[in-house]
Amino acid sequence: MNPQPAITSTAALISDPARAAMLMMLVDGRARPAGELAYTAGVSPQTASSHLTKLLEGGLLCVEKEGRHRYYRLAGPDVVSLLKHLALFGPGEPVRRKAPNREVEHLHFARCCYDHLAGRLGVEMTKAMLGRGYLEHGDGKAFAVTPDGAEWFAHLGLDIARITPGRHGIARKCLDWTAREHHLAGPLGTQFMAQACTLGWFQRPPSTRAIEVTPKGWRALKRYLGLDRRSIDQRSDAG
Amino acid sequence: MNPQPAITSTAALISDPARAAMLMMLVDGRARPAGELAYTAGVSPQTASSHLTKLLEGGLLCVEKEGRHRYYRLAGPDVVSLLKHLALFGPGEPVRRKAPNREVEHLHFARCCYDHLAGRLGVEMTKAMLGRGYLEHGDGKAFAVTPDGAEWFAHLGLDIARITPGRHGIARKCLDWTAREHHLAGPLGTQFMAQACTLGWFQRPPSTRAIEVTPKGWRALKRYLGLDRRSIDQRSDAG
DNA sequence: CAGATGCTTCGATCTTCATCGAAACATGCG
DNA sequence: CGCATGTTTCGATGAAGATCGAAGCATCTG
Repeated sequence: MNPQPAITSTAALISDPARAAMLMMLVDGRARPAGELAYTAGVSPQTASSHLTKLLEGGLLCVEKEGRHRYYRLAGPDVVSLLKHLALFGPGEPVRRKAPNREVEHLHFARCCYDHLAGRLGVEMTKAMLGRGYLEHGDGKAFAVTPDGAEWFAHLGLDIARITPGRHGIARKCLDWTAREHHLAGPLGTQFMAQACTLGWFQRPPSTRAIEVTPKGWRALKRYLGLDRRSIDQRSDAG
Repeated sequence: MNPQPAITSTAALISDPARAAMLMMLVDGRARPAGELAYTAGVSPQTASSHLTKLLEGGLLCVEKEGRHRYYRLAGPDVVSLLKHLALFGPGEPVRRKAPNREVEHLHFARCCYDHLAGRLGVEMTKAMLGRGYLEHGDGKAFAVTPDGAEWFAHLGLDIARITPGRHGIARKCLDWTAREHHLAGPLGTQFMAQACTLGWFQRPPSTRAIEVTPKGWRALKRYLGLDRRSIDQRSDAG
């Protein structure tokens, strides 16, 4: 009996949630490095490497090396077309493995990046501060703290006049590559993080970089920045 | 994190070789019963039933009951389109499980059906006999043996005048549902089968209904009916 | 040059799923 | 009504593949 044409092998490649996530990340036509694909797919670099090899061998991806980086992209417009065809096909939820590596969701949401707050929460906090006029865009890689901002931080126990500036001032912009937007870093970001822990808003479990927001923390975020869990989740889903 | 849209679940449904085979059988738009789909996919009825349930739940198939028969068809033109899209996508061979139940291939090719020869070989033999004028279509469910045919069978050691007719004469038509065509059955079919074994053309392994054609058998089929393995395989692939 | 970073390979472990024998259910026929 | 046929359900088994810790390789930076 003749074996099926490649429909089973192509379909099998796409059927894994991690591989599908990586493919869909690439639908916009841009190349992305392996580490980023691993991170977004929620798997370890080793797992991602194994999956990327399969996608390469199956003709769905191609790769370009640049130093130690490996940039992957979809192999051609026929792959884009196929993925869109599958995406447009009827409703449904994944029937295969459960979402891998649950800690990654925490890391996406809120994590510690060099002692400041990163992840979606970090980004949304930063946007709220900008929206309320506590921060504004400075030159280059810095935010500027406004007078209102200085007062707001003081209210939380942070005297910005006493913070030693770093190379980019006290409020450095750090590009969060999960949300692909900037969050507050630098000395102010670090001290804000520490103060939030002292105030009991955040907790840092010893074994991970994920940050836990306590109930008290949620109340504070609501009060001081108008942020709550649901609105942050909705913004990320719409994104 | 949002799970992928249905691309993983849809792709997973199509990625299994047995399910893919059943889907591709239905691409022509016709409905087919579960048993036939099982047979063509080379799996047992139980396995087929499990797969068909998944395809139903996944929205790729729909079903109509007619007595004890369950007729399945593709759920809509979007499924046809998707399958064709996948089929047209690049080359490749299945990467998942090895082809199941290798014996089924043998059964498709040549098997014993109530002590006569069925399967593709049975059908091709019957067609060759019709083509050469040894058999012709009789009334109802019977073939008629022509004078030339009588002589031919006699040459092989079968005296048709001494064969006790059954309800449909000595040469009953039996619908072969793998090839969907008739093959020679009835007392003549049975005695031909037995004689072919006696002559060393066919062998019947004890544990299976599959028939082995010996090298001597292939030479005889070539000589007496103009049949060889390659031409039979080509006819079935074109089908 | 040493240490850091990005990525790959190896090997062990665990989860998932396809498989079929046995049994049961529904329908049809003589 | 008994038997045959088509199909489904149940449960056990085995194979395949995804996973990651550990280690290694290649490249970059201070």
